[in-house]
Amino acid sequence: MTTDQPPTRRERLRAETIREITTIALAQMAEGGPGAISLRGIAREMGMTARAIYSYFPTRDDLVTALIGGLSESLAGALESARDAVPASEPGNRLLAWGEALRAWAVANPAGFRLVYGDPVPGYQPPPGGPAEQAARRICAGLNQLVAEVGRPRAADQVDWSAFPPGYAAKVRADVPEVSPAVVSLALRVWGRLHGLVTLEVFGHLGSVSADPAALYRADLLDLLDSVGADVPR
Amino acid sequence: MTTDQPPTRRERLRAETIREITTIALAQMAEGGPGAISLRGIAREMGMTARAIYSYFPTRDDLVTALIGGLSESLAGALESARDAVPASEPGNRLLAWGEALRAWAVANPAGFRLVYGDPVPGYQPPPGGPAEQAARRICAGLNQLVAEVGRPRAADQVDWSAFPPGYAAKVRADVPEVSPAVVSLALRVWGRLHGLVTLEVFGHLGSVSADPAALYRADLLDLLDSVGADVPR
DNA sequence: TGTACATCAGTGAACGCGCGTTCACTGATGTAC
DNA sequence: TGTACATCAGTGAACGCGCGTTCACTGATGTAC
Repeated sequence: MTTDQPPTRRERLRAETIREITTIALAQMAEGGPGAISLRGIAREMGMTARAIYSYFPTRDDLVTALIGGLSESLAGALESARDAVPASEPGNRLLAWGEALRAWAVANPAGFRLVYGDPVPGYQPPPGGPAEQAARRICAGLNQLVAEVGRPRAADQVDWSAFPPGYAAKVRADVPEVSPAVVSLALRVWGRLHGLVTLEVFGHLGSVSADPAALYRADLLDLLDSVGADVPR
Repeated sequence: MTTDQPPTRRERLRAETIREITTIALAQMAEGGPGAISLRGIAREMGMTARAIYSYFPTRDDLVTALIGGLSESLAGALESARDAVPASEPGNRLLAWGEALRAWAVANPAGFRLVYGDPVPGYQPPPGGPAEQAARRICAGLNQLVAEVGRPRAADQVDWSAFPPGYAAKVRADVPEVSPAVVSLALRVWGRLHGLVTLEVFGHLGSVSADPAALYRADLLDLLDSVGADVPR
């Protein structure tokens, strides 16, 4: 247990090394897929022995866990602060900002996006209840809240709570009081819609068909807001 | 070069072996990610020597190429025949069928969907002009055609041809005569929308938040058709 | 119908490689008195 | 201020593994005359 003392030199160096390890791991996976994350490769790039990594992460899976956790928190934070930069009186613009922030983060961290939302790392099983799961919950709650404020659910969303796994329904109702099942359904559809073009872009399928993926995505966001009944004064 | 003769016994056996190899490769990647495709593993499962595979695929990359090509063609075929099962007089329903077919294929071939649209195989570079590229073009053309028939582009789609890379614009105009840039823009957005929930589902992110992803997806399709101005008599 | 030859699927051992992980250690950095 | 000790980052060699790929081969299946 560390105390509240300011960090010692050693602690700062240690934190710096951890940061370096995770940065290199992300770069590795950026250019070789999730399977390319390798302790030996990281050590090589840092000019260290492979053995040295084990003072920081007891095993490769722990490194991946830390990676995914940190990325998930980074994404959740980016979405929340983009939303909070828009006054609460403009829920349409808040959702718009949320959507734009998702793409911005994904384009800035394509490897991270793949790691969090794409192919799982081979042979890796995420620990339940970790920071990744908590961040996912924050993102879910944020989106449900936004949709609750902005959206009129459509006819297609007239479902009841049995449309969701009981555990999820319970969590949502705890995080977003008085939310209706129709809103939760719409929020899931919005979630999918936000991910569609972004995923295609991050996985490299948009480069050859659009000259301006950002504009294309924004067009879809505006269309989404329009179809969901939000007024977008911007 | 093979002639038009009926296949000999040897040829049939050979084709059968190739089929077995690709099937096992898909199963491998279903449970271990794209990096898990391994010649040795395939041989092991077939009760053969690893060396024997080399009579069928000169290298691992050739196997992957064949895999992706076959999958892409399978997907394109599935989409086209689902569309063609609906009379041309009901373009809305044709688009609906196309969308449903995409999800059905993805759910039936999750590993295939990941291989075609997800993380690239580490260290693999696809050959240009192969069957995968041709199938991708068929899918693009089919979607553009459907959207041209069904859709009124929205305000957000008012772009000109400079919104697309010249090569893509040329291909689309060759495949779908008289198509407008607004339709191409809308078609890309529709493409993204079709992929959003499907990708989330295939990568395992929908299982814990929806009890019925099929219904959720269908709701989004109906909403999409509605927002695009299609009448859906179904 | 029988024989000689070509084709071809598959064997089995070996190569060099990079991987995660473990072992017993060394030398520098900090701390207590 | 100096000394003795604890902490801790990192070394270097080794392990067993699975991988793609290459080598020289064997034995069965088909084909030509």
